[in-house]
Parts: sequence; C-alpha cells; structure tokens
Amino acid sequence: MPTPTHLRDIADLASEAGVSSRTIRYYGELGLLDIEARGPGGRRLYGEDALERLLFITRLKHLGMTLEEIGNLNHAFDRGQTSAMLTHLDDLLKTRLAEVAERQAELVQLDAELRDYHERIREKMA
Amino acid sequence: MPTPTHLRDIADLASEAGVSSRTIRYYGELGLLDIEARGPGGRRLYGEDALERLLFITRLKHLGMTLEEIGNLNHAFDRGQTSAMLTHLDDLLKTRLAEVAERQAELVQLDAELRDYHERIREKMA
DNA sequence: TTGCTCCTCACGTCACGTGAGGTGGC
DNA sequence: TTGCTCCTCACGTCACGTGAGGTGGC
Repeated sequence: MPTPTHLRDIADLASEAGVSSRTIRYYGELGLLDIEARGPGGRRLYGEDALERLLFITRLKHLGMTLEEIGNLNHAFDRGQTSAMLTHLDDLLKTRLAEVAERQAELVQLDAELRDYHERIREKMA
Repeated sequence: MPTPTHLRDIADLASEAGVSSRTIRYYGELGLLDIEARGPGGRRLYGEDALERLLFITRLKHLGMTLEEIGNLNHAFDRGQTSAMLTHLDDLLKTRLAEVAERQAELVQLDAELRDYHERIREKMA
C-alpha cells in the first residue's frame, strides 16, 4: 500500500522556512522546488523533503549565489555529479568565508570610528 | 579670486570609488550626489568632496541600508541633526555587527559540513 | 574622418511584493 | 452568508545594466 506521506501546504512550508508563500511559488516557477501534488482547489502540497530543499536554497542564497546558479547546482546533483558539485560549493564557501571575515573587519573599524565621532560630538555639546 | 577647484569627471570618480558611471548618474537622480558643474557637451564635473560622499554611500549600502534610508540620513546631516544621525548609525552598526558574526558562524559550520561530505564521498570513491 | 568618452531616453533584469478578482472548505 | 486561505495573472519595485542614437574634443 502507498505510504500516507505527510503533505504540508504552502503556508506551513513558508513559516517553517521563514520565507513568503510568494517566494515558494517563485522557486516553483524556476524549477527549484517541486510539489508532490495538488489539493482541492488546486492547492500546492509539498512532500517531506521540500523543507530541506528550501532551507538548502535559502542557505546558498545567503552565500551570495543567484537562483540560476542554485538551479545549476541542483541539476549537477540530480545528474549524480556530486563530486563536481561539492568542489564548486567548497570553492564558493572559501571565497565567502574570506569575504565575511573582511566585511567583519570593516565593520569593526567603522564601529570604532563612529564611537570616536560620538565622543567628540558629546564633548562639544558639554 | 575663485579657487581653481579640482574637478573630476565621472569616469575618474567611478574608477576611484569602484562603481560604474551609471551608478553615479543614478545616485545623482536620487539626489544623493550633486555635481559641481557641467563641462563641454553637458559633461558632469564633480568637486573634491564627491569621492568622500560616494565612498560614504557605498559603505552604508554595504551595511545593508537602502538608498532611500541613506538619503534620509544625509538630509538629517545637512539639517545639522548630527546627534540623531549618529545615534541612528550606531544602532544600525550594532545590529549589523551581530548579524555578520552570526553569518560567519553559519559559514564556519557549513564549511565543516561540506568538508565532511567531501571526505565521505572520497572514501566511497576509493 | 576615425575613435573615444560622455550624454539622454528608455527598456531589461533579478527576486520577489502586491493588489485584483476568483475558488473552496469551515 | 461571512471569513479565511489558497489560486492565477500581471503590474510594481529596487538598484542598477544595457543598448540606441547623438554630441564634442583629440
């Protein structure tokens, strides 16, 4: 007998992933996130793995990838080219790690500058 | 006598700030960056402080501010509300510092996960 | 004259946001 | 019947990118 897979609707998925339902539909349009079935009234129903997929997408977006690049990565994965995909991801990750470190250094410096301004202005006001 | 201010054209400004000339024109449209004068053929000429202004804008953008917010900040500054402006900026900075720290932690973890995947796959391949 | 750089429209792009008008189950 | 949530167009938005066609100085 067919397993009664737990299907969730778009609102559940959206709130669990922290994105809007519009975003989920958009990812569907781009072929990044497939539905399991349609419910009454044509409602989208998503399977168990949809949440994981969606979180993976948002994570990669966070890393600065475009949705097109994410689509390519998914295709590579689906075609079993996991090694190439992982190498690509790892490269990306190294670049971004360096960027984030640099960004943080900039922020720390800007923060120091601002505190300096603050103090100078407070002195003038006193 | 009027000081012969050093005027630079849009290309100079763009390359020094690391943005496109289109971006500079766009900031002009939004009232974020004013020109000193127009040269022959209607060419934009920028004053000494334009570069500093532009770098300030890109910095705030880097911090996640929209161009509209940056415009508001500039208005507050021009109206002499430096204290309110600095407070606002300082708040923003604290938020962003926390975000960047969190982001970096995520990246470090994702990096570890990926290295793990890599190793597991290499084992299967061997 | 030929390049080159600038100019002004003005449409394109990316990742959605946001109504407009309609359907289906409590 | 009234809300509520979903649906499909389809236009709007933000921060520019990118031609299209024209001007001005070496």
